[in-house]
Amino acid sequence: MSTVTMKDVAKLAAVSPRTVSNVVNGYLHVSDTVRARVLAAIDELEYRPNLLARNLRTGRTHMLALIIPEIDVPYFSELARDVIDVAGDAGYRVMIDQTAHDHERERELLVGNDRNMLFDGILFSPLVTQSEIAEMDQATTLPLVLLGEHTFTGRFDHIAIDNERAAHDATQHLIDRGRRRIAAIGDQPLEDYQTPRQRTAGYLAALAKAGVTPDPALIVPAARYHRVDGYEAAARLLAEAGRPDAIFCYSDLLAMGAMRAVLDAGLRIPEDVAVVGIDDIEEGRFSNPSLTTVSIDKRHIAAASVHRLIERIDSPDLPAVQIVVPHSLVVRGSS
Amino acid sequence: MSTVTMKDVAKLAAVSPRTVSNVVNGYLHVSDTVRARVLAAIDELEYRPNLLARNLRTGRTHMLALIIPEIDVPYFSELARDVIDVAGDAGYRVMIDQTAHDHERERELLVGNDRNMLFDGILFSPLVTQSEIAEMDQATTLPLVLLGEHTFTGRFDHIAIDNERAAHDATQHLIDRGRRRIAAIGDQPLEDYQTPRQRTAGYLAALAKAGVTPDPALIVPAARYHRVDGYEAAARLLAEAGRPDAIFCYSDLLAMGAMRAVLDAGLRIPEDVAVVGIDDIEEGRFSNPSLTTVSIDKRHIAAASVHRLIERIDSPDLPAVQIVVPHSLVVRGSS
DNA sequence: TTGTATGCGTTATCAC
DNA sequence: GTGATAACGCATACAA
Repeated sequence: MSTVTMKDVAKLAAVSPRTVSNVVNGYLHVSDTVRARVLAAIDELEYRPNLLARNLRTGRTHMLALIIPEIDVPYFSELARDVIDVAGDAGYRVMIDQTAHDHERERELLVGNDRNMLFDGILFSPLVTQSEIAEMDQATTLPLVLLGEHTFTGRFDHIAIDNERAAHDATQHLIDRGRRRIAAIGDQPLEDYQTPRQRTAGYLAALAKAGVTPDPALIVPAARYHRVDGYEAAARLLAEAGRPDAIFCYSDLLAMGAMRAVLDAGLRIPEDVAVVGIDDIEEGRFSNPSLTTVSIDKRHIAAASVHRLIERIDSPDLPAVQIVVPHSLVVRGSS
Repeated sequence: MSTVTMKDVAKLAAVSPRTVSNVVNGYLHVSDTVRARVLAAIDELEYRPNLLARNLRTGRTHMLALIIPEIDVPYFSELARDVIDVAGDAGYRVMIDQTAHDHERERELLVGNDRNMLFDGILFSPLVTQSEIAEMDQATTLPLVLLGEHTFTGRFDHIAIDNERAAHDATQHLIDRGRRRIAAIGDQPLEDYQTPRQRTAGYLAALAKAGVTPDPALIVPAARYHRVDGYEAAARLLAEAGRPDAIFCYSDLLAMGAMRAVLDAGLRIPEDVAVVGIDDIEEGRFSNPSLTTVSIDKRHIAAASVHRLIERIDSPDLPAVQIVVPHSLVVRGSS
């Protein structure tokens, strides 16, 4: 049991606990001889500060909560990796909470985390609706940065790509490839949720610019963005008359499922049906065929959001900012 | 600021803090009228217990550390998902630390976590060597469960599949398919690391049973188990004379890379080269072709290890156990 | 530059 | 069944 406390170190070094604290926390005004004595005592006793006590005293835990739908969705696991790394470099550790697409649970996590003082701040990748975010605005007082959503409420910082433009670029690429019957998978018309809405807007804008009349039958919603959802949506598209010659998926994972469905239908990618995604997960670099996608710089998102959150922890009254992270089209085998 | 404390609740309910604590913690001997009064006060003030103070007082944080190489490796993100879920159901939260294949960092994490009282226990998926685990045995005093490695030291619980048998089953399947020049990717001959060693043993055992003389040139090491490592290893194999007719990869991720290399070489899967992995990550269910693999029940591993860790937290002197989680071969398109 | 004393918010030990 | 009070280990206001 690490029941060796600061007091023990103080006694062995023949100084007061105050001085030990000064040494541990790297304060300046400690004479070299005393510091050496204290460090020797720390070393001998193998003393480590009890973080629980320190946290209670300072009110800071140097822990962040990362709230995401599911850690096993590649986009989130790749993002989490960078978040943990960047936070670690800044002296913070990261606790992961999964909302599992449950709005109720999402609210509980936010409010619970808020009140129990366990975290200095929250990185939140929401699937809540606009109105819920407004409600959240009232309920939460902890520093919080929103990932992936550009939705305007007063208090929160937002970090995301330009969703509309990303969708536009993906669609434009398919148009440039000569495709005209371009399907879109991932809309969520029933939800008051910004990301899919913006992507559909970008898709429609690109079609309009090219003078292509959108076919509502080609816009297939997806409740979640898993492989199986992409598979089912694409299978449905291919089963109907007026088959698409390209599919734009709102996430790479949807695209992986969609590609599988196209192949299962006996069609060729990209000759018969081209496929494009968004995210640039590593899986798409090795898939067969490799996946054309809109690359999101996750490291950039992680760094910007962690640093912004820490800024806000240190200065809670900073005005909210919107940070737009650049994206770029990566053309691979699927188109 | 949630600066509303137990004292405030006590005052409003006209009871002592002690009674509030009793109510919050669900102790029995509280009269119904008093309990109702306290609950009403809690509700009115929106009181939430300060977990930092509780943690300091009780010495328990109800937080676990999950130490893994990288969260963005699908096997680990799928495992982490289950670990977080299972732990959550048991009232624990999970902090993820990534060792990034750095032995030094791995040691620091273990020792650091150990001394600073922040976690009640550690789930550790090691890449350390046998001798390092022995050393660790001395340095650490926190409840700790080892994932994935079966290596015998006195103090730690181990949860894993039977690696040798899993490798045997995969190889045997390829033999049953009529393959004889079966390559293996993933050995780590320079490391004193059990998992690859056991898998190579299983591979060799299956060959021996079938009367196939192993060709050392077909056993290709891989320092890490990423897609690119599988790609490079397979590319090397295919470039040499005496091309294999099957490749057994020690992880699905290696297999994804290997499949890509086979296809890039203009060969067909499984007609020219069959491929088998281990892990059963979801990616392999949708890949083209879909991947034959040894399925590991990650939910089972997560549940067994979390529950065992909690048992050990509650009763530190329990004897160490070895839990072997069942595996099963899943045959898909790649073989 | 260093020592003394107090309090962070909770739980637990005693009494009543 | 409930109330006063000490203590968890640390950081800091104040004093020296």
